[in-house]
Amino acid sequence: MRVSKLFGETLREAPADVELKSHEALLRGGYVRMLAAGIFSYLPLAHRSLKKIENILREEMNRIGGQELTMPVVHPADIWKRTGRWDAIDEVLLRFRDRWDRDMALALTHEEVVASLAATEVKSYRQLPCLVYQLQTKFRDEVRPRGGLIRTREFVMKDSYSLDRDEAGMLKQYEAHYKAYLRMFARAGLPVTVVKSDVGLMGGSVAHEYMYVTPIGEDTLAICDACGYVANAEVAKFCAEPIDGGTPLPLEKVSTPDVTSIESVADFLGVEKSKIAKAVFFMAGFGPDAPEKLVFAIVRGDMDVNFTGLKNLTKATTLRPAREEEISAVGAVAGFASPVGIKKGAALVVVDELVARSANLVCGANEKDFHLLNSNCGRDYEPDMTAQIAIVYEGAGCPECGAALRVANGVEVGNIFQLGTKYSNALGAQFVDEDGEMKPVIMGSYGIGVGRLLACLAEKYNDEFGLALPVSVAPFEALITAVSKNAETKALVEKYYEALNEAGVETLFDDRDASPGVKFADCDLRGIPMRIIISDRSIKAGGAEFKLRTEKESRIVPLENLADEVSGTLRSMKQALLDAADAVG
RNA sequence: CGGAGUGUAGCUCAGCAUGGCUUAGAGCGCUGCGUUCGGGACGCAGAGGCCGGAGGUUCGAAUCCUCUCACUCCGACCA
Repeated sequence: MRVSKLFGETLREAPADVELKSHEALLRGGYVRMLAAGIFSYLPLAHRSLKKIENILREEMNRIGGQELTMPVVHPADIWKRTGRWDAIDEVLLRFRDRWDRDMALALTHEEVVASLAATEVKSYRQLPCLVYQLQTKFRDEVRPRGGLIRTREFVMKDSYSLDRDEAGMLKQYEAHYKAYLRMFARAGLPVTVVKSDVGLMGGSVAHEYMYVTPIGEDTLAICDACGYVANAEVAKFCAEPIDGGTPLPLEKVSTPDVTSIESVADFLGVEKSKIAKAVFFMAGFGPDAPEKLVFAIVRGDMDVNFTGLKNLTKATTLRPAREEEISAVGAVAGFASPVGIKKGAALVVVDELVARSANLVCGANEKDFHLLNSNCGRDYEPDMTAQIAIVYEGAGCPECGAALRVANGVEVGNIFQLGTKYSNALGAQFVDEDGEMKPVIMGSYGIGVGRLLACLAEKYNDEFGLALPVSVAPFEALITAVSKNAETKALVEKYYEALNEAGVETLFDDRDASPGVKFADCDLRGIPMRIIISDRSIKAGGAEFKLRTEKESRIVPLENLADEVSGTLRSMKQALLDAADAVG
């Protein structure tokens, strides 16, 4: 490919509102352009990188027996209604009506379609196990797209679905994915951490997420460096000692004028934040026909509520922060609220187990400007549920070994779910087993965001000059150009451009009549792993100048060896990534 | 959805508080010619904008008012 013909310009300056290095690097390198919030065009360079990533995913999927297929992006509402997700998923499922006024949706995942396919295609246990996958566009109407390429609304996903006759078979395919994913990320050059995760809108039982650990990540992880325990904060357990408040003392009402925040209560009364029972309010929904219910969550004043954990615990289909009038409707007073004196059944009182085990905590009096001292769970109020609903925090005890947990951020680049029979039951995916009985297909679902993977790579592999992607995913492997006005030298570059192509090296030829500085800068911005310059100076020195994007120094390679040298170096760079893959899976 | 902010040339931005100094500007990029040629060169000439959109106020609006659209950021867990 000649640079003069390449569609997509490099940018001298990045647009002002770009925050992330990955976004800036991809924009400046001429990889992507934004069309609308969270909706991007992928220019030829990005397209090539994405195809390379896709091929890695394809090879690894095929390696574990996957068969590629393509499923539709536009779905009739019916299949989503049958699994209950039409109602369970609110805003992220983009809905519309077709010309016959029928409800339709844009695919945000494909469990429903796979299950309906399985319903017609899988009849006998002889057809199982089975593994299908696709590389295809998803649309998720995110409440708030942000972070450039990290969270987009439209994106390509590698999604695979395992079909099995029993649990053991599904576990085997789950394991296979677990390893295949490690291989994929290793081949792409992205370090990942596997964490236990919430099953979220997929349902099912067990799930893992593949996280690229980075401060810009939107997910929070709890990591134990001592024993290796890692979990998404949404599901992370931890141990902490209850506050020893001594023997229960009588309740005492104290005046706390205008003291509404935990901070100010602690200051005003001169107590630790940990000795205050903090009330947080949510409205929980339980399906389209049931009324929303106020959830009264109580955690220690120095801790926060685990939103996802609370949602799962209460089995709510939706959970949102409550408004002030919804709080006062049950007799609580925002700013001075507690479950003490709240009518039984008016709200769902969920108490964190640490609060339940701690004596004599400060809480609100449900009366403006008053708090209560010495509240005791069980004596002064009766919880509807008691569980760990506080979210993990830096330094909390590891649930496995007790050492202090570390909290870090991560970007979820892949996930694997053990689904079970939720979708097969809803859509009638049954088969006749060896014993002659009809049984539901056991499913698993596995996803990797292709664009997000590229974004994470761009986030990891960039420097002040632009991108520096690994060879396995870089759009081109080498760039060749002349630094000379000498026609003979220029002709030589043409010749060796051809030679590199013939040697199978994906070469970009900067044939522009631009100044060297411009060519160097563009080559760096585009993140081409190898740069080959032929100049009068290099010829005098004995050949072409050869430099890796990741290194400062260049060296001279004799022209007659150029193609061999380049493809040899390339081969060993690629092999290193394959070796890394073999090492992990 | 709540809050804050930004929309002027392909990109980065000035001009807007105090309407008329503008026939709407600068730098970069782009086109042509010439000079240059190892880390975003230089000179000359040129093209390029309904000042996001719609209404309004006014003799006069990029500038003031109203509405609208788009984008960015923060929040959507504070008793």
